Amino acid sequence: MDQTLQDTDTNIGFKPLYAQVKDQLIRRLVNGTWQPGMNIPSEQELARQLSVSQGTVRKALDAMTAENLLVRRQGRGTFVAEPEDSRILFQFFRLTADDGPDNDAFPQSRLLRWSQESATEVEAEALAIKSKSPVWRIERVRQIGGSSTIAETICIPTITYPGFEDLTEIPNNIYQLYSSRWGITIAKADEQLKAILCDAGDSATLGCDVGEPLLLITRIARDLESNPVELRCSRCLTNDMHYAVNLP
Amino acid sequence: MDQTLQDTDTNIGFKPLYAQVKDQLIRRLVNGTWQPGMNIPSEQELARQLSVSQGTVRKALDAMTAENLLVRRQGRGTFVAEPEDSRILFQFFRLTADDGPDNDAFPQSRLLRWSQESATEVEAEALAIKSKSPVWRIERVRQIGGSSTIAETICIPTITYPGFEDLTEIPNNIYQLYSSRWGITIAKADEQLKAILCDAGDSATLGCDVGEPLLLITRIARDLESNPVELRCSRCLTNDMHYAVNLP
DNA sequence: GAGTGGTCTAGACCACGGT
DNA sequence: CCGTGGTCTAGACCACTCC
Repeated sequence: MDQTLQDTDTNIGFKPLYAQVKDQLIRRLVNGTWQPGMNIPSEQELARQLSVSQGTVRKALDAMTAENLLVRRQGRGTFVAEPEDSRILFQFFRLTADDGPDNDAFPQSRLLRWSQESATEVEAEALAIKSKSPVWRIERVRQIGGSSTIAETICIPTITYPGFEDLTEIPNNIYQLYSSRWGITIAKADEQLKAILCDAGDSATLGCDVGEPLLLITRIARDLESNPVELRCSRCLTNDMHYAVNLP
Repeated sequence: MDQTLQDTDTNIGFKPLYAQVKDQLIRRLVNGTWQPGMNIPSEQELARQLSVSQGTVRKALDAMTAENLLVRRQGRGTFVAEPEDSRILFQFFRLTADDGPDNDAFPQSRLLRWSQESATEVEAEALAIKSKSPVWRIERVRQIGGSSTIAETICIPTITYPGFEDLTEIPNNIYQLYSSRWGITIAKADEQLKAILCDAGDSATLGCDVGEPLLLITRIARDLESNPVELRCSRCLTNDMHYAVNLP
């Protein structure tokens, strides 16, 4: 392991060894050396490979586990996290029924339309691409407990998802598709929430009145290197639902 | 340190040593042995006191630091976290301006009314008290960037805050008041968000039209032992603001 | 029984802050 | 200069899983 950065003098740019180890391991995820579901080498083996102590490897692995990149199972080993429904639901889906939180079912979705268009100013800025770049825009409506609750618009850069036009269907768990088809891992996301009024379009989609209040969720999803790879805009009926946040 | 729980056999109820250490240290916060702002003993000293290794104490301290209960400063020591404006703002206030996030200023508030009343069913359940128990209900309006943005109703059990009636004013940072006056530390909070329409009361308070969309935030704040000690209901104008969430 | 992660210990050196 | 937290190492024992 490169320890030159640890040298005394000029601590500008200093990075602890465990952080360097973590960067190395993330690189293996980024370049596909380690695929989702894989059993990665043991702590001892990684310590040998990188010429650091087991404790330092452990600190890096623990940090990555906390970020939902790895899953550790005592007696079995350490595995690359997969985008299964339950994890994605837990990590990224914060809408819950007011009464019994039936968080076990992934919300069904019905595709309304999808086409290639050119990015608006706002979309381009969010996705860090040039204005008017080609993007896929996908519109769908999601059901929770049998009723249409969310009108969703997903916007992704065409260049990031080559061959997207060949798809015949869009799965409920689109992050699993990103992973299996393009090797893109959604590692984190930033959301911004506002209250808005239902317009004519969403009224038709959701089967509610124009002027009803909707919870607007604007999400920028990022890959392992924090590049924005998806912009999602959800308009949610929150009569029997709420968005749950734990602080901290 | 009591290590009996670690014994082999019957691992029901097993707790790692560092977790037991953490519980011990939290007890010192709860019973006031350690006050906000205090410099707590060094890792070495705590290890001696509790008869565990420094590494085990460190793991407990790191966990408490991650929960914003402690602040560690290299070369100086470890301190009990204080409810200063900047920390409370960062930890519990997620509303931000759409453009420049001017997150340095604590939002000013204007007191509308406060009185002792009896808890509704909903309030009683949220605060884990009996229905119709006496509570203080405080209503105020908060300004951000000079304009009234949030109508806020705070509900706290009378019994938890003895002498509340003697107060002559309510500070902007009410969590600092809870801490200094009653030794109550707000350690975490759960929030539920919905979109609603502005009613006549909030219209007058916020100076907006009836029927405008508002972001409704219902917060249950908890003390060090996870007891609910405040119920807060905020109705926010989100025309130029948004509620920011990072996932994870 | 062999191998894994989970925990605990002991000791070392470093950078930082105050004396 | 000393004491602090921050990092790194080496080795030990445990519980769990699979063979």
